Amino acid sequence: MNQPHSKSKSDIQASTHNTSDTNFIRQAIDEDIASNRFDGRVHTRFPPEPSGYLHIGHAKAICISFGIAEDYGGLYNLRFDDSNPITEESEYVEAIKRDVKWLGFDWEDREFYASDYFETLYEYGIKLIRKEKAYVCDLTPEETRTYRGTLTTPGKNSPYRDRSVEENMTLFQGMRNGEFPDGSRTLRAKIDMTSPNLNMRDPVMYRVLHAPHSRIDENWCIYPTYDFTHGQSDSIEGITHSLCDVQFEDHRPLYDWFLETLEIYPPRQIEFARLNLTYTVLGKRKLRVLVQEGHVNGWDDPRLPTLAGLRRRGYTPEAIRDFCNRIGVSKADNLIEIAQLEYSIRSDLNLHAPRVMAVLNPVKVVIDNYPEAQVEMLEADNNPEDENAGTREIPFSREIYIERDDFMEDPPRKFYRLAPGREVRLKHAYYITCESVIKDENTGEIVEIHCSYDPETRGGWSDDGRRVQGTLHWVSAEHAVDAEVRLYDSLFTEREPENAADGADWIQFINPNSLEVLNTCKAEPSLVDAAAGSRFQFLRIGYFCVDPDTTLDRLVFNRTVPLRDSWARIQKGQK
RNA sequence: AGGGCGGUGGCCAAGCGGUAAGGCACAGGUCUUUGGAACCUGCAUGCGUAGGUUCGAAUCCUACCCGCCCUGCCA
Repeated sequence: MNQPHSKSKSDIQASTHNTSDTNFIRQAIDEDIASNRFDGRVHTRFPPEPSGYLHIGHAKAICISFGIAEDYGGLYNLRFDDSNPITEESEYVEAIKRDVKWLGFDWEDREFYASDYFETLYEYGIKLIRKEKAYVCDLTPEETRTYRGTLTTPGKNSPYRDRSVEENMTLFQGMRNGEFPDGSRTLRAKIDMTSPNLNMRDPVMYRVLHAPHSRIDENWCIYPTYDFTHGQSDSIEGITHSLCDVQFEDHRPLYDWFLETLEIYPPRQIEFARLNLTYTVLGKRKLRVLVQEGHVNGWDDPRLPTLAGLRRRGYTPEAIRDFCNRIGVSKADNLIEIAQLEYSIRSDLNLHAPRVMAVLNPVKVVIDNYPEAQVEMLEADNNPEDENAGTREIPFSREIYIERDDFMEDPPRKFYRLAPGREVRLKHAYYITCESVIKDENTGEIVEIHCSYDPETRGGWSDDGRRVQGTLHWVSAEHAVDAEVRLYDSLFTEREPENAADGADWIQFINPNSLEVLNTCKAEPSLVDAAAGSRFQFLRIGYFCVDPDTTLDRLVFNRTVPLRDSWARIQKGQK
């Protein structure tokens, strides 16, 4: 199964293809297959802690671990690292499962929990005590820290380090039986307090924690630490390649020590760099702050880089997978530009999103020479990129709305839209020419634009070779449906909010204009029953997705991403 | 400072001793009933720096510089 797969660059459908076939992880796996290290098996896992929602950084990790397993015809597990009952909740377990499924991965029956292994882990603890490789330590947390030493100075042995096997057995049993208060004792590995790798300075394996675990009936009052849980969980599941964040690189010697000392099956751990994205923050703790302090409206706020947020924003799982595959895998620190993500969603939606017309900031246009009561149904193609998308009919009448920005009384050079005396095309309809403008006497605001139309240009075309000044989208005033449109901008004003003010509060860089709500939008009537979650291209504007806040009498759209706008770029350049 | 890991164009990233892939971004252009899309062209005499080995070095060696991670009974 590990044949190279060709990747066509324009066909996003091919995005079920996973990461580039030459990355260093695949090379390592190829070597292991060649040397028959794991009998040719490839078995990976994704091990989230259920203490928050998954974000785009997790998507990268999932695409790497699960995607590679898929490509090699291997297996992959979903395992919840639930070794800390006080920060973990079942709500998160459900959310994580929903998001992984949505991304398009099926772990079948291989759904595991570190808590499944608590009994085994406890036995491992006892085994290490028997081998005189673990001891119960009575040092307080503060003392433990002091004894550990610093980056440059070695630690000191705990005074409890040389307890007898019997005493350790009794004490450890007592810990499990609930005889000691929280924080009073730990079980520690007996390794080397002088190791330059701090993880090897007698790390804590078990702490006393009188807290119920949501998945376990038995009342545990000791819980294994992540370091004592993770590697053995991979071992128990027969994982061949434990792919993880580079931050665990210096934990690898510890995991290997546990595996060797315990004499159990050793997976191979390979580390890669985590994802960083411009103009946002990733990382559970920071996202939790945003949610809990109310800077956004919940974990699925469309401004968040969470998978739930991206989904609500209108991102497709295909686009996210495509993004993850495009950015590659390496060990170098990286900061991916948000434009890269936007590219992936645009190219997916360009191919698949039906085109519709909606006017975000409407201004009325009256076509004076169009028969007053007449309504014509005009045919419009649903997607020029997809010949199977078909057509629909759109009502046209004497009064329509166009985008306020599509008219200028005194247009600058290169303004290729409506202006006094100019003729433009109404997409799918007619050519119209601006004859006059009516303004509000007090404010000077344009309230109505009067135009004439050319009946010979039905469908928006004439055979006389006439060139018009542009093409506008529009919506029939009488037939339009009202809509609310939520426009999103980046959540932060700084490219790197976390590094923008050395050590200072990143929260200050939240973009006060990250959400703009438009309440007077007018959409073509075909959108009345658009289902929540459905995605469209609003012609000439961008891609939009129906928000679940939509009700029978109020349509709500989220802007997923605007269309590339070369006019905006010209304007920006002229400033 | 001790340890670990990194440093290839604005952002990613191939490259594994034979003379710098690709993508995003950007800049031009073609086409166009979306200023969209598509298509074409351009974009590193240079691979953190300095030496060395070699016919030949981003790739090997030496030294140095810079960045990230590690002193939770979090994961």
